Amino acid sequence: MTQQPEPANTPPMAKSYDPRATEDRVYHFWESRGYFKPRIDPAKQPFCIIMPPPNVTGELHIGHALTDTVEDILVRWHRMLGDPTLWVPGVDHAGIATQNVVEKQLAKEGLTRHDLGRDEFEKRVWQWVGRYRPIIGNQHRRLGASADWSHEVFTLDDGPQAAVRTTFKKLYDDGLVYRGERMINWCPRCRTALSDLEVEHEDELRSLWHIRYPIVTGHDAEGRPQTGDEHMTVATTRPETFVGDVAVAVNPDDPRYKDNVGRTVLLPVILREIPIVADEAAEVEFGTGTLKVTPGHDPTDFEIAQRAGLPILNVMNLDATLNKEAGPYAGMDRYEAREVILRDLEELGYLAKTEPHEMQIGVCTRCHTVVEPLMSWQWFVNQRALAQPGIDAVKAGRIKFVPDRFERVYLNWMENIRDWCVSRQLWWGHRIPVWYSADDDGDKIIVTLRDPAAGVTAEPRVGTYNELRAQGVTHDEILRHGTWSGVEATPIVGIETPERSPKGGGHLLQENDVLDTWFSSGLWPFSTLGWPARTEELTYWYPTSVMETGYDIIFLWVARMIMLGLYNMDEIPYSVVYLHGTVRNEHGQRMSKSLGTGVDPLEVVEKFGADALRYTLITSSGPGNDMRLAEQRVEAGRNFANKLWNAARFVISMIGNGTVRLPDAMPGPDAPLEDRWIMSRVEGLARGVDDLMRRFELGEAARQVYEFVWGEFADWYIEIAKVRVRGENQRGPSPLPVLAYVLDRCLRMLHPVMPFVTEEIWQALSQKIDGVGEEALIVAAFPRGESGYADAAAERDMTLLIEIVRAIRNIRAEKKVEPARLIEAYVAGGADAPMLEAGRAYIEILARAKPVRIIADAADAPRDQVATAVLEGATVVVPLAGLFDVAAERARLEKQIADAEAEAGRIAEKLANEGFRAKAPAKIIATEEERLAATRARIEGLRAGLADL
RNA sequence: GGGCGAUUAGCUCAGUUGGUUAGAGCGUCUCGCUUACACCGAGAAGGUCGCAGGUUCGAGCCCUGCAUCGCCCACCA
Repeated sequence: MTQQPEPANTPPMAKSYDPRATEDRVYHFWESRGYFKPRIDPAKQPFCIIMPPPNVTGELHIGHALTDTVEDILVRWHRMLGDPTLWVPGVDHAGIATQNVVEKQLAKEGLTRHDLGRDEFEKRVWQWVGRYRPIIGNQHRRLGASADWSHEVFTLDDGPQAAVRTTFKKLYDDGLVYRGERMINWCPRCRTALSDLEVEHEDELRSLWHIRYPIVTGHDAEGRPQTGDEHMTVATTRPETFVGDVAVAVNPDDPRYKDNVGRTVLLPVILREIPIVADEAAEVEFGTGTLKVTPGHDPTDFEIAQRAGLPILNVMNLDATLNKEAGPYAGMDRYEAREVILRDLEELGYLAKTEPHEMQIGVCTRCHTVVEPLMSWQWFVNQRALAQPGIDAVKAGRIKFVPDRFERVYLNWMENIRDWCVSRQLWWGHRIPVWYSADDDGDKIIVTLRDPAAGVTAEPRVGTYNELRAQGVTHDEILRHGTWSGVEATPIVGIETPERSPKGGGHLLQENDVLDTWFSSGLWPFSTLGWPARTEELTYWYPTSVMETGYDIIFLWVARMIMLGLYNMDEIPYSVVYLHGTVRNEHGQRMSKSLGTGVDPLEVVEKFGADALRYTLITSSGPGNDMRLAEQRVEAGRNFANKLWNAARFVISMIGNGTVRLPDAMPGPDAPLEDRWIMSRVEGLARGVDDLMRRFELGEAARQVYEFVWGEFADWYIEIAKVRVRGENQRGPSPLPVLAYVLDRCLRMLHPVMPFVTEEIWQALSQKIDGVGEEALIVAAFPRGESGYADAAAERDMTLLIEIVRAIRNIRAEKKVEPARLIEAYVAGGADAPMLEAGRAYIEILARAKPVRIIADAADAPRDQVATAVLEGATVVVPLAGLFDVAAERARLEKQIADAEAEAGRIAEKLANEGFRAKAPAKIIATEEERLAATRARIEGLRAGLADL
């Protein structure tokens, strides 16, 4: 690199803040100086966040912008607190999701992945990864994420690969991962098994069809079943599965059917005779009270079949067409078969009734195809054993959820957890580290071989490994064009790819399936830090500090990390789980690319700046709550950045070519009121912000700084400082040190939320300040409000001064005094008169009143043609000769009196309440008494004003 | 069928140990180009805090019930 990035936008600063001219430059400044890399100090408590790795499927959406914002705020805050801080960025290969996008891309070329073959297809996906990884990285940077990019990890990097294999082997050796034939969720479009969590439930209005199954009354000589008029009527939402029925079940307590248990019925059309069984699962109330039992395609039915010792019939192919078991319906798609079967049944008189029925159907999260429950050999992870430590850790408070209500959601799921189907029939992902020995188990390995020359539509050859070899197929051809399953074969599980089987055979076939993408995600808190190697890094950073992610993936991800973290590391992965909500668009719709309801975070950044977006995201809702992102709010964030910029521009231009020394102590009692006030306020703010940040109330913290910067510092302190700097009769100290000090504090407190504009300003400001030890705001100390600067009297006095100015302004506006015209005013301040006298010049300038006369007693003020405002602690009298309207003033005062009397009445009532006097804390009672006195004094003052009219 | 969240100004939302007259941004109205900022300044209007009970000296906040909306979990065909 030849040129050093220039951070400072030296004066004169531009008239308005321009994020586009700033952000990239400032980011380069940080990154090139290595501020994102932690400085490890064994003596210090580290802070570490592992970033939830976005999917490589595409570009970042607004949800990622929220993740980045929250995490970057925490990270920058801790870095400024001096904690060694590491934020690990990463990217997720996102198995099924990425495979789908690449397949879609292939489809545009008229290709399927089978046309390419596994190796070629994987190459295509890697090309995709190569394209999107850098884009994603740059998007994080645009948002200001101060992650350690030298540490970026991809889930398919060697480290995480080793972690996956090591974990799988450990689980296998411990008997916690097993292969079994179970009922799983099958997506016929993705052609893979799914976990329960990858199935969404959608409402659908379907029909409940009542089908008559004739009861078998006897058998003829050849053993053929005979039927009469008797029948059992079953109700179903999936008539196409009737071909897979193996029984009819009724509730054992259902008097209607009691006597039929033990008899048989004859399935129409396919004429299979099946028994009537009794099972609790059949609800008397539902439908006809008679349940058709289809154990191959329904989890409940499967259990009934298990209990009754019934066979399990699989009637469907993996593409959701009916198989040969379906007789005349074989080969039809499940929905086509439904139509045909219903028609047949109706024609044959077996369809008794059709009624509308609302139900929930399971669809694939990825493609929204209706999933098919079916029996299949898959790999499962036993969850109960893993879950218990995860439950204990949370119950013991070693892991805390923010907001804590999610703790119950987590526990409820963990306590009812079921085994996790982890194998996926995909090509993109971590291939399961299991091999089968063709030398040892050649008869047990069923191979499906595709002839690449014949095209994908051609029927594949199927046979055992040994059979195909006997037909002259080579091992290499099987490896390249075949898929296989070895449900009877002995698995060889390894971390390293084995060369030979334990018996010495060299013909090994690795399991075709890959692992659920969340398997590797579950290892993320330690696989990113080097595990399974026991690196120094791992020891230092693990357990990490905070896991920040969306509440929608508590089960998919958070729970798995906790379980696998405890399992592998024997320690929790993090002590805090901070969960954010879903970002919706301004109409409350979920953001979705396909629906076109999304908001591109980079477009927002382009238009308003990253700081504006970050401020908006963090203040638009509380922790754990969903938010609607409205452009108007981002605009407000942009305006705030500009406000800050201009306040800084003023301070810096006032300092001019010189420099200032910051005050190193609270101003003494002789210092100007406003100095004592603002110093006290900014320290109070820092204490509040520190407290809020510790409680993860990041949005509230940001909001408070906003209020302070705009409503106190800019509106009042700077305005007064102008008077001091420019006024002719200035005598006291220069306000510049205080201006610089307060601005500096604000920049520090705001930096985690709005890093760009604050750094840009701070670089310019710090040049104007003597003895700044810090080189960049990103590594400057965050205020904790520990200076002890506090001046309650100054805060009270200044509040009064502000109220007086407001009262005069109010009168001016109400009486429509021309803006340019100065008016005279009397301020009766009693004991505060000397203090007000000191502030007289400010009142004059800020209220455009001249002369302002500070008097002790309101009685000394003019009474003719005056507007009166009675405040707590002062009375303002404004002579309005020429503008005066007696009736209007009377109305004004009467309304104020009425309001004040109502209030006094309320307080008096409260104080008269014996219960209140007896039970309320003395402090509260005293406050109320003071209020009552003050309100009564106001009323008196107002009445006096009224009397004078 | 369980569970959770939301319901506060026209709109979008804050309001964390129950305690002054419930706040902000945007929008609205009236003024204003006052040399930091019109991405601004000054002033103002606007809320029975979803409904009904209860606890309490005191409830937007705690309890109970209900309503509407949203979400999560769940094998009733």
